[in-house]
Amino acid sequence: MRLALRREFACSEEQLRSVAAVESGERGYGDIASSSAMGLARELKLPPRRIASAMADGLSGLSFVEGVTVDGPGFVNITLSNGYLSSMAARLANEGLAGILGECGPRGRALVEFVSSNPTGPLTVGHCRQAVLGDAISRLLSAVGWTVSREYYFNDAGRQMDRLAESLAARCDQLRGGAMPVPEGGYQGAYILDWARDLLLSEPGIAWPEDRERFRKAATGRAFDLIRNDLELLDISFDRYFAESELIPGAVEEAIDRLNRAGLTYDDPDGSGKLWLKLTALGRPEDRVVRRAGGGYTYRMPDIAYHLDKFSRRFDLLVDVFGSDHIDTCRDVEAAVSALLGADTVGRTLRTVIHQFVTLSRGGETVRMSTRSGEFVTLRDLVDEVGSPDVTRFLFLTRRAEAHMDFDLAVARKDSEENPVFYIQYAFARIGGILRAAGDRFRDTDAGQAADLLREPRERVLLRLLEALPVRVSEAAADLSPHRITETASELATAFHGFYTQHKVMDEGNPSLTRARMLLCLACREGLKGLLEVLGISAPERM
RNA sequence: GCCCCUGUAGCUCAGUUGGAUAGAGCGGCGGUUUCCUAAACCGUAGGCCACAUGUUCAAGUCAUGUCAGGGGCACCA
Repeated sequence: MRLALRREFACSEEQLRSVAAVESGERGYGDIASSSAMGLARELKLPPRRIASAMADGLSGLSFVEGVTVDGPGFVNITLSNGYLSSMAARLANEGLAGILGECGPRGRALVEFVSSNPTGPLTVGHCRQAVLGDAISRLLSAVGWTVSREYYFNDAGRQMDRLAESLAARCDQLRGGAMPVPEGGYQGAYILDWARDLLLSEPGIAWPEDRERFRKAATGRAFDLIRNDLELLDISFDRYFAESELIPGAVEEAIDRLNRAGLTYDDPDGSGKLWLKLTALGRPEDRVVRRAGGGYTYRMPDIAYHLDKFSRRFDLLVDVFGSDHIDTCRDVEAAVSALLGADTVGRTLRTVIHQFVTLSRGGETVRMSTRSGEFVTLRDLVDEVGSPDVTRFLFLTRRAEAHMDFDLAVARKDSEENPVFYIQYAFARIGGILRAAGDRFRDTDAGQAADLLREPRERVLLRLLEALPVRVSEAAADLSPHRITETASELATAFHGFYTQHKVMDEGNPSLTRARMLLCLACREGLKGLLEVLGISAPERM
């Protein structure tokens, strides 16, 4: 198509690059369509239909093309040949989705940072969305060839951890009959009482404030036990838990030096000893304090150092998954890091996914949540209430990250009984049923036969969708949008259910048709398996 | 007050980066089972794509403004 354009109209390379075709949907305009002729019409000062015809001519000889038409104001509609579609289905059946995607070759090393919640208590519903999202993004990236590391960054050096330790100490004291109060802004959750009880058993003499460090250690350890357990529930794990304290003071001071040398810091004019970061010089709305008068760092500073550290580890892609409450700080961090390493480098490698919050309600009434006050719904509660990790994952992965989520626990429970997850898994299980019935028979995956035999509309819909799967997955990965995978998986399940209901696969009297349809089933099985794998959802052989 | 995100069917959400007649699930109504799993399938009803203006061959999609909801605006994390 591009060759034809160049020959006929002497298009520039840039114009040629803009030529593209997309899936045309169910409107009867072929399988893929291009609207590029209309775009080029202006630049080339030629009627769009004339350009479109040239594009069509360039396509009509190709083996994967069954037919091309020029319709409407200048659309080029392409119908793919059955031979091509069948051969793609055969490849999918033989190599699996992972096999086909693997052929693009390795893409480099990627680091995905997510959850990064501080170890102060169990994970809540809000973290759950992020955990599932980050995990799915990681799976998606590895599916298309990235070598992915997952990292969990946590702040263990700040005041919050002091408060947590003090809260634990207070509970210990109270258990021994004392009257030490939980500190202002401390943690009220019941789980801390459990920690206190256990701590007193092993260290009965522990005392505040002498044993501050031991309280801290105990609290952090217990909190991470909770967090790891919760993540395990959803089958999520990390390659590294990165502690803020590893950066203090060395890496942080070094980062401050670098910012200093770049002229991006200044001492507080009132002589208090505070150090400010000149973010307004970087296009941000406000300067921020990065080192307090007492010498402690504010949240942004170690975070900048952490990002510098990540860059120094030479990843080709850095993905940050954050909640919308971090939007401002992460823009600040981005600006500071860009100033030090160059906007090009940072723009090329760092990508931030900001997801909106989950508002939780029960029967229409909003449930307010706060880890400090101890009022929250935990990830564990949510999974219990929804019924299964698979359904929980799916619910969070059907929406794009920027969409707000209204999550009614009552509705979620009800929905989970008749759920799109089951719908997809059921398609997979139905194929399992066919394979059990067929045994070892009818399993040769020869595309040549199938091309002539799979001509029913439902079969064609399936073939076309199967052919599109690798592209769909690549696009979802490029967009860091796992919700596209849930969409595609549902669509594939619909196509299969439609086919299954209308056509019988096993037909002892017609072995060649049976073989052709078996090929379709095997391809579909691989497709569903691959998509569910990206989502981290199980694919059951029977239900 | 300033910044970010969002507004699409009764509800929850997609919408292929500006394309042709705006889709799905749930809910409503009506149908389908001697047959590889009915957790399925088929049909039907339901829309001022929040509102206004603009950009152009073409706007749910881009720009500006208005309204509404969520989040942020710590020397907490």
